[in-house]
Amino acid sequence: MRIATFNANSIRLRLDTILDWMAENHADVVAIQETKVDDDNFPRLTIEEYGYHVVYHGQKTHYGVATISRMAPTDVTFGMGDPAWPDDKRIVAATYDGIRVVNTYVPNGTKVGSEKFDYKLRWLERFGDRLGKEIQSHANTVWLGDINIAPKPEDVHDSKRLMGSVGHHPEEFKRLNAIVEGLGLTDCFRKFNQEEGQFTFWEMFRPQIFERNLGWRIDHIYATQPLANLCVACEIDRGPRAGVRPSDHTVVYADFNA
DNA sequence: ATGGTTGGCATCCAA
Repeated sequence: MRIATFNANSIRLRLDTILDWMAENHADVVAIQETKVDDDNFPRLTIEEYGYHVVYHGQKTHYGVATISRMAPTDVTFGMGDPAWPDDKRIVAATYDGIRVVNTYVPNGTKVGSEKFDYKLRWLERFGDRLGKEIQSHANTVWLGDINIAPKPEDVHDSKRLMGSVGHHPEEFKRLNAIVEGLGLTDCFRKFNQEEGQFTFWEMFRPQIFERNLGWRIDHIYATQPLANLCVACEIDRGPRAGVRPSDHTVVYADFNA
């Protein structure tokens, strides 16, 4: 099974990019973040006309997630699964041929020291509990999406300068490690590729930033141990970021012999 | 320390 993740930065603007990529790359499941559309206006019919299934959880203007698939999903769940937690449309989970796929748009954090940064840290702590419960009932689980953290020096273009800023902060590393190590997850991309300069996101507001490869690896695919053993490839496809009027992110995908 | 651009929507917020 081929499973991909892509922060589309508006699914309505990027739907052609997504459907073309899915067809050309024979992807089975594609997790989308930042759909930026409420459920009433989600382009469900267009996706279904292509013969795909889609589950989505969004709101007007900000955030929002969707997972498009060739096979029908089962056991679809939305949000943190905690009535006390604000549902800001960042999580959708479903099972595809026995693989649990948890698609998340982790809060950006905006500015270190801000309320939003604190929320990001608390969100990660709460999500770790939620993901742990998923894994208890699904040994084969993939957690993927826009994680909004570049966890290692080699995951940013200038770790010395960026260390301590949003997306590359020790407090974020601590929260992410607690999930990844606590649940025994494998970063599928790093199973195959240890090189620096392997990025999935390049900011919009600097000229020639993609051409100069001043990026971040913040879109990740994690797998539980039994599933990671079946992971035979994981790659970044820079194609979608190089296109006309692109998202600021590009596609990451992993192949599983499952 | 600040700014730059983009998307959605409303004349600003989030990234």
